[in-house]
Amino acid sequence: MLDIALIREKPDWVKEQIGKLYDEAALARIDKIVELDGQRREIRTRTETAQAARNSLNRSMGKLRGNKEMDDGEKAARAHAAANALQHQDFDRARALMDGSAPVKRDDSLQPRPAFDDLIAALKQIGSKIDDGFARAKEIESELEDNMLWIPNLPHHSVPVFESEESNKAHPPRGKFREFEFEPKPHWELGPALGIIDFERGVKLAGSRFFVLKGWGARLQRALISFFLDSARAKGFDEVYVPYLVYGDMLYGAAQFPKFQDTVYQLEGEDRFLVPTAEVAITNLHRDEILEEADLPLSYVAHSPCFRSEKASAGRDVRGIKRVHQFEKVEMFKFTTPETSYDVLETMTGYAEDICAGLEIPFRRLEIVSGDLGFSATKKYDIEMWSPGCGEWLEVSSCSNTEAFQARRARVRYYPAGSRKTQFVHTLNGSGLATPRVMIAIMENNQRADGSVVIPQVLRPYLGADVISAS
RNA sequence: GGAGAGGUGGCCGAGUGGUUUAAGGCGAUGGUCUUGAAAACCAUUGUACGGUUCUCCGUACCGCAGGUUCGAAUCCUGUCCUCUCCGCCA
Repeated sequence: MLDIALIREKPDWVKEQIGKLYDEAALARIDKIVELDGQRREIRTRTETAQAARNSLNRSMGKLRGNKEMDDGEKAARAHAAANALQHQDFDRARALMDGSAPVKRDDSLQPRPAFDDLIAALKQIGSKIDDGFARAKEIESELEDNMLWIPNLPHHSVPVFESEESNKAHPPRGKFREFEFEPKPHWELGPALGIIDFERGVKLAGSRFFVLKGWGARLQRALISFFLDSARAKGFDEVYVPYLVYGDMLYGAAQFPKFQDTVYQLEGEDRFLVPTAEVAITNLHRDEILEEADLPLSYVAHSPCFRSEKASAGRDVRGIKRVHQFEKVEMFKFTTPETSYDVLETMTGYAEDICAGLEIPFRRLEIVSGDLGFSATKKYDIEMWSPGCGEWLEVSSCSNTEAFQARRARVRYYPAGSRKTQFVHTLNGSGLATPRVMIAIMENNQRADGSVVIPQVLRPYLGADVISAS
């Protein structure tokens, strides 16, 4: 979520930034937001002033009723006089009469009961306008919130402004491209031939875009996960194990909802969802907390399965395990101060690249342009591995700075050193890495003419094998 | 799944309709004292929004959402969560 104050103070600048994202729908909401914000403040100010008067009159009423220094006759006279003052909107006099600070003429014909009934009736009249005001403010606030939730994060000034992913800027590839003395096969041929991927039985169990890994395939995935986790741990990330089912609020907190609601699986009849990434859980780990600057940065790494309905990409990437409903990913995540977050984005992206380099697979970094940033990132890098079998670059990591966009939604704040004024932290996430595509890259890059696959050096201790071949 | 108990500030915990400030304690911070520390004593002590502006003022928040009332932490309804016991279970 953006800071409402920013939209209020610089609406035109915000529109210009959203223009860079080519998000017309969001752009159209800005004027509405400014208008609602103005209405909201006007009503709040007016209603809260009235509420202040009511609160203080009610307190005075209680004070009068419980006053032990006055007898019933004086109380009755004061209640009667205060009710009169209220009829004339003279709140100060009414208060003074009830407090006992203003003199009152005794009238012993007055009974306390009817006098207090009059006073209560007078107080009651003040109330109804206030209730209406708060009800209206609530309506406006909920409409305002609704609009705010659909506004994407704004691009960092260093992000190239282009409309689509075709303009993403590729850095020079790193690693050695292999010269094949035969035609490299795609993984959807290699996997079944080696007996390590079983597409048919995956489909039998759960439908299209599900698969089964068998034998060395299953073990390779497990080896990769361990290697990824250890790599991140070596860089100072704390390993955490998180729930794979979370409340809807967590998905709002991580800025997946409301925009990507239909990409996530929900448990029937429950407010619980299968995580599309461990990022959702980690973002909310410190939800509603106020951290100290000395605690930052907080670095977490978690492995989790990721569940995605992939409705929007029906028909794309249907062959193999490039795009599936369930995959394994190791996610790096950092909570930082605003001053350091862009440096951290660079180093974290570097960590993801180090892992690729360690696996000795050719890879490249992509600098994502404004139009392809997605909803919550201000700046993003993708890492892609080359896959000679399918002949394409496969995204294996995505590293983003979201600044305070998620932190504001999940209410993760900190006290800057020496200050008691809270500030939102910045959050960054980066895959390190996702398994199915890394397995594709390993199989396709390291295949031999006989269909066997050579295992990268760093994985051998984890896997306990140098080569996978058909048994 | 069944039964019961409970959710109050950073933490513990009192508070069954008002008498302007959620008691008290712990912790934290500042100060006094001290060569220094401890102890003792004194003071301060949340978040958000709004109005004013650099200082205050106001409103809201006692799990959450409604309701009753002139007035709700307190009464009513719903809901979520936690704990204990039973059942089931890797």
